[in-house]
Amino acid sequence: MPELPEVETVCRGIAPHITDKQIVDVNVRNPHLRIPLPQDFAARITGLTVKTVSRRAKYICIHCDKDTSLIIHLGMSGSLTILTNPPSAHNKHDHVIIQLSHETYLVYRDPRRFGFMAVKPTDMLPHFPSFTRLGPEPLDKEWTGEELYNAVHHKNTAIKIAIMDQQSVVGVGNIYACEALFLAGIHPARPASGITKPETTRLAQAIKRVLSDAIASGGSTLRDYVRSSGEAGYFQHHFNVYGKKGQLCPNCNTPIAIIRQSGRSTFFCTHCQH
DNA sequence: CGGCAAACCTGCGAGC
DNA sequence: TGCTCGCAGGTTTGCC
Repeated sequence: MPELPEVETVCRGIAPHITDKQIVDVNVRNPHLRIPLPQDFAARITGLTVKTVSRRAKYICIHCDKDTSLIIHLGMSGSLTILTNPPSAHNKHDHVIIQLSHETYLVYRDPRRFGFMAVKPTDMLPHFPSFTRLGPEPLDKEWTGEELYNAVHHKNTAIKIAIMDQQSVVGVGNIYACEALFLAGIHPARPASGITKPETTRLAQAIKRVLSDAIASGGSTLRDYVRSSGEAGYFQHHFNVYGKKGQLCPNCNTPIAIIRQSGRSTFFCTHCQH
């Protein structure tokens, strides 16, 4: 999926098209998402008017009137696109079509179906199970290396695993964890407990920088991810290490190494990262 | 509690 | 050309 920059790009992309519009029809073509859509999903949101769109971690929150919010997670392969004509009936991974007023269609596509949608009372959102254990937002000004240090210094796990743990800090997935550790010059397999305060300061700055730069580029497009407009993001062209096994480090020309951590590929430079 | 593997799915590219 | 294998932006669960 989409990590934080892709989710943020989706939110910014859909907001101007759906804000202040009314949901006039909901077509559930396949309710079998990671969390199955309830029978009454369509009935519960039809007729509502969209007020605001926000993001928490990698979750998209579409706040409507009547104290109702639609929560969307894109999993690994999900996308949300805006169409101004009825979508084709043949796209077998277009699982939910939300038709809004003024000929606007919000299409939820997710080939792997690791994502989900849920309807919640807006005032209950903080108690939504997926939200209760989320850590701080890395792009908040208040989030610093000190917060990161406090979140990870007691963990025995590798620093890369620690920063991908959504309880430490939200929004950092496999790509941006690799890229941030490269920018900070930290070896991904170091125990989190051994990372010094100056290093967490560098790492927090690197996380902020890589996430903000990626947002500025419209996110990264590898396989399925597209922006709400259907365009690709282009931050993938700025990767230093992710997906670059065997290619040369932009700093020192050492071939980029790959290791496996908790079942995920980690790319790094053995010379620049200690 | 911590840490890791597996599970949930489909698609695609590499290699034979 | 066509098959099998491995791997893919995430999260949760269950097992030691």
